Amino acid sequence: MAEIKGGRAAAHPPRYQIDRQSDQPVYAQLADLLHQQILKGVFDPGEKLPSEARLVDEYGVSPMTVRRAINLLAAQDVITTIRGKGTFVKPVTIEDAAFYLRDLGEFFSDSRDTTVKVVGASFVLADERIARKLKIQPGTKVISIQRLLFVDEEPVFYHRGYLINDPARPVVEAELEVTELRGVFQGSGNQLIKSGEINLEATILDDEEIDLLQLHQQTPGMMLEHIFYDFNDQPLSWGWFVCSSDRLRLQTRVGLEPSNGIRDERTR
Amino acid sequence: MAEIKGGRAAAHPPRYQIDRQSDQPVYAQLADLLHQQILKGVFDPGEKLPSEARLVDEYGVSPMTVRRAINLLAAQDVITTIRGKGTFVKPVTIEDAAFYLRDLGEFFSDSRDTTVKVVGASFVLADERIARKLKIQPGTKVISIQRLLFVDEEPVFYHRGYLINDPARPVVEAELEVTELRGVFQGSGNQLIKSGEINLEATILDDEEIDLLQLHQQTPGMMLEHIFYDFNDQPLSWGWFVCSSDRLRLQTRVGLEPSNGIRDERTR
DNA sequence: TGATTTAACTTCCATAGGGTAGTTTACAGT
DNA sequence: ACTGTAAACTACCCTATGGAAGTTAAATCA
Repeated sequence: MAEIKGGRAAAHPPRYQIDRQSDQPVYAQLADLLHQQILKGVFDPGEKLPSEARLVDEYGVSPMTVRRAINLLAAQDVITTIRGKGTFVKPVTIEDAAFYLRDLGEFFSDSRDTTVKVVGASFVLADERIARKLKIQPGTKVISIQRLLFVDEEPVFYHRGYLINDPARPVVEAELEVTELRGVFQGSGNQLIKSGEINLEATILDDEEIDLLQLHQQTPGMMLEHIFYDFNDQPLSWGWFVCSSDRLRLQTRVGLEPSNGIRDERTR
Repeated sequence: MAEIKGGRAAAHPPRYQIDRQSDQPVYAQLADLLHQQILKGVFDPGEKLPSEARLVDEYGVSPMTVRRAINLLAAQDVITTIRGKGTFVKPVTIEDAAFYLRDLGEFFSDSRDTTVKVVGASFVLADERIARKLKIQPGTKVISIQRLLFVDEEPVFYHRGYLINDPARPVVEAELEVTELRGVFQGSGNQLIKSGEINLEATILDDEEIDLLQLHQQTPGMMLEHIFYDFNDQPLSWGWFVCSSDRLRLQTRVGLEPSNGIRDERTR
């Protein structure tokens, strides 16, 4: 519990306090305090929190600051607010779970040695499937690239991609020069991407993939498909990563962990 | 101040304007306008946005309002701010992708007919694996439940769960009474859950699972494992859903779609 | 008693103005 | 030509106040 420091006992029960000297902003502190109380069971799930007005004089901060703390917690799915009624602790549900691709941090950490090996690059004529994905005419010439991505000398991902062949934009060269994992995940190298669609599903690895990734038959595999669009909403590239399921285990939490320390909205 | 309305044409080029009469809050409108301009390429990825002060008199709103709009966009990973330097359009990267379990909306929609069938429920003695997951002594009596979840008469999920047997909390009965899919996903029925860990991976379905789910051999399968904790951080339950990969296709977008309409932070 | 209005409570929104602390640029002095 | 300093610009914070619009409960009227 919050330290009742100095020997001075508060008139009120051991109250959570804002530290005005802290370098942490007040709204974050307040959000943190509320969150702690929720985790401690002071406010049970489904229960109503003190009104904003109450919080204002309870913690001695301005309404806007309370507002912001509330917003923060709401954005983190810790509480829900209903206009005119109050704000309530949100019960934990598995539906709130979100898997962040970013959490595959081990592949992007600097401590790992990641390399990229191009195992194939050629022009091909788009078959029906490629044409549909890239929204072009079948038979159009596109670039096909296959790559193997290594982490610590071990083959982890097999990537297969098809790129629109636009002479005006020399994406090919740029793409072929990508030598680190991060770069491949970044999309087509640079910044002309407006949006992307990403798709994750389980798959049965074919013989070629098993061979390249040095796996055994019957290994469950994951496939991460992606299409990137330019600023005219035209597809730029289509491709997918394939790997053993061991290498792409998505894990997450709901209902937030014991001591997390709340950050700002933009600090993911 | 900003009331140039009526038929009066602005001196500036067809400027993006705040509609004071709109029921949408100003900060949301502003965020929306900025977002639109980013999507339109007015501000390219990596480029610097006008400073907050500029936005203030450009749109005729107060600093706090600009601030909030900026925060909103930052929370949505559309822009990044660097203190003292400026705010910049964030380039799209696949790392930002997040898969929301909630997006499996089809299973929770009311239009679907979802039913739950208990195919087994018994007391079992915890083996080493169960004991480790639930943090109990091996040999402790736990509740084992197996369920089949149907959507529109078709078996879609097979769920297997182990629950701590606490006579004080009659979770069993509650759990057995759960008859709709939503309930199963909600965790152990009610609200004493503090947090949960969730794990998603590909798996090879065993014969029993294939049989129950009426699938074929060699179907790629997905497994969604979950552990829920009470407010003492003690495990309450451990279990997992298994299904065909077709049924659990996680898809998402990065860099936001053409016309989205920005909402508040708490409107996921 | 029953319906309607009122008042009190709630979350929300926006403002104007006061500061703090980073970053960059220009300008003085050596 | 370099260095140090000041000024200007940046994101960022907090406050105090006024108001809008939902919800609920009490008070009023028929």
